[in-house]
Amino acid sequence: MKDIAKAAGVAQSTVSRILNDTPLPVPISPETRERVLAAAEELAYRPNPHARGLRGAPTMLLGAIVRDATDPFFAGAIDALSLEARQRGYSVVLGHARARADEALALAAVLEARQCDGIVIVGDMRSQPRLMEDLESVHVHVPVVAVWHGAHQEGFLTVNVDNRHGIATALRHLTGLGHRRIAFVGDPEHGDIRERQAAYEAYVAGRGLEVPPGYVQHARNTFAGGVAAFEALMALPERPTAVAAATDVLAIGMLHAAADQGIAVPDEFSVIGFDDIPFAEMTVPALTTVRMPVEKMIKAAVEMAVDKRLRNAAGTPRGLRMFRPTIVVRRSTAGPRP
Amino acid sequence: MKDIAKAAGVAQSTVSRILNDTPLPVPISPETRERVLAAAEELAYRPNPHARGLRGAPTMLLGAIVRDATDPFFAGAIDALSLEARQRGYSVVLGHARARADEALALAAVLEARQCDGIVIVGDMRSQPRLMEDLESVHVHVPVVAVWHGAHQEGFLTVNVDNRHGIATALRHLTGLGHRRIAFVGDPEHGDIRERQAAYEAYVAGRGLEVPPGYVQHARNTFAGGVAAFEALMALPERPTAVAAATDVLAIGMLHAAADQGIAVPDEFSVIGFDDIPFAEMTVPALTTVRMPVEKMIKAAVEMAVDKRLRNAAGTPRGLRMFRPTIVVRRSTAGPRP
DNA sequence: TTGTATGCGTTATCAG
DNA sequence: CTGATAACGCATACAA
Repeated sequence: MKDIAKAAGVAQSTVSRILNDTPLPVPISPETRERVLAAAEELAYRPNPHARGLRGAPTMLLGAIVRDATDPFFAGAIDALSLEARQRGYSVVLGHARARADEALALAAVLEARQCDGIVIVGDMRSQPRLMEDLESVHVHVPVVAVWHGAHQEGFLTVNVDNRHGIATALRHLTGLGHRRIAFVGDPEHGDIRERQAAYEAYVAGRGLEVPPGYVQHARNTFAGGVAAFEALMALPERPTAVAAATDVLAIGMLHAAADQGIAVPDEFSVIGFDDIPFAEMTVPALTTVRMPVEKMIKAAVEMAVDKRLRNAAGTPRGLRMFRPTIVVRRSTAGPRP
Repeated sequence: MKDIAKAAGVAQSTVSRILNDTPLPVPISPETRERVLAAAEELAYRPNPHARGLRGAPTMLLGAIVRDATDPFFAGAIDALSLEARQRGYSVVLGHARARADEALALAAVLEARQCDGIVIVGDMRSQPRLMEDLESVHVHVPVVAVWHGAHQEGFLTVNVDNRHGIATALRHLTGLGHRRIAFVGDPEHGDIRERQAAYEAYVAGRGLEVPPGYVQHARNTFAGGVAAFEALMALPERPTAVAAATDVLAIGMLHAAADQGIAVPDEFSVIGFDDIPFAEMTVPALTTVRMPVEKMIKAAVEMAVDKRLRNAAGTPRGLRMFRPTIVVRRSTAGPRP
């Protein structure tokens, strides 16, 4: 910028003014502008973000801390996030928190967060307390919004899905089909999943359905976890006729395991998932599931993270926004065998 | 930092020295250090990255420009990238280039690239010429490495897979099983995919296999694209008995379409994919495919992008590193019907 | 209408 | 051993 000032034969401050068309008291510059713009073009001028940042300008960076970017559901969320961010002129910096061991590293990412204009936490991560603490302290300066965090957590802005409603819808679908022995599979390590499990328990209790021991299977939230859970279910003395999986990933693992064991879905066993990841439509048979309004939720999260006006707006009590999932009936559910 | 200097009763420059334990000519400071460190802790000091950056420090940011973060294969790549970057202390900033229309936006991301210490381009994007031009100009200052870019492109560091070998291996597997009518499906828009198609054509020509019109299907690289391609193949007067899909995504779409039409895989039709995305193991039936050494390749890319010493090392002529994929035989391939 | 000077938070150089 | 001070690139209050 100094160079371009020299090249155009003006002062550096003038260049700054022109390049940002600063609103001046006395209107504009007549043709000096031309010269400056030309010189800028010539020298392929690129503003230095650091210098701007140092002056207190927003960084246009949005931090994303993702529980597990490997999970197809979160992968989709990242995609949506990056898209939404971009539309607002923001870029996304990624911060894994893949494993426990990563805590310290994730920490570093968060601290670096001072570079970010906002942070969004994708997926419940309360099992990493130090991370959460740090996030809270960061939240004093930059907005931190938690998406799919299970219950609302004090100290953060929250965007959540109505897990209770989603699970209830899924179970209603199954009972409507005639099922009465319905199992549940999920990873209790995550708060959002625990919320789904609680919803399952509330539902079956309310309907007086049978839930023999073993009907609630805990499994890591991976395809392999789904396979294992399915096998455990089939080994039960009183087999369920259907299962509500806490996520599509689990459901897909179960579909695969069923095919492996020669158990026909949906004729002999029904499976319903949760999330509606892109794969869900392509499984064999196509998966009935509960659709998560990912784009809408991510959009809300980005809004809360970057738009200061919206953050404390009315209608978002305590910074919580809740979304409703909807059921998508495909081919993996049917009535139980007579 | 000014505050902490005041608090410790020393000069601000001293604080800087201590906090970075700058190698001094005259050794260190005896117990002033204590005081400063304590004060720093007290005031929860966080270095300002902008100020550092302004002084020419590396940003520890790695730019990633991904062709389509929605694609499960690339999603996995992003994950691996972020992991590898983190292990080296880098963070990843994401830059989509999702659609044509995004070019301008992607551009912005690239320009912002000056903030990055390196850039890795994930997937061929030569269909976006302006983007590539800009990337080249950026490459003058910061290393740009292209992964899965198809042919080596002058002006970039390149990490590629041996597509020819991968496809040949897949086809050899199929012919070994007895297939002679083998189709190919891929999205010709992408350079890496075109390379696979060329490999297919070379192979069938070399073996004198029949390739009636329609055996090479062009389809967008999505599940739906796979479905459409399968239907087109089945409508052919002389149906192929097997197909080599350019990617697992396509293959999975075809598996789904086959089930929909009641065509048994692998009994009536064999499908082989390419990439070995995590889901490939979980399809019904499990997908035979060609495994991409994603982690290794990403690791190499990050190395090249970040480690200046490695960039022009011997053994990497013209900045190109090539990897070999390996076949993974599962259940979606078998001999053709007698 | 445009130039000058100052500060943002750090590091590095140069004196004390 | 440590304190002043310049410089990094930009925006802006102030002077001309």
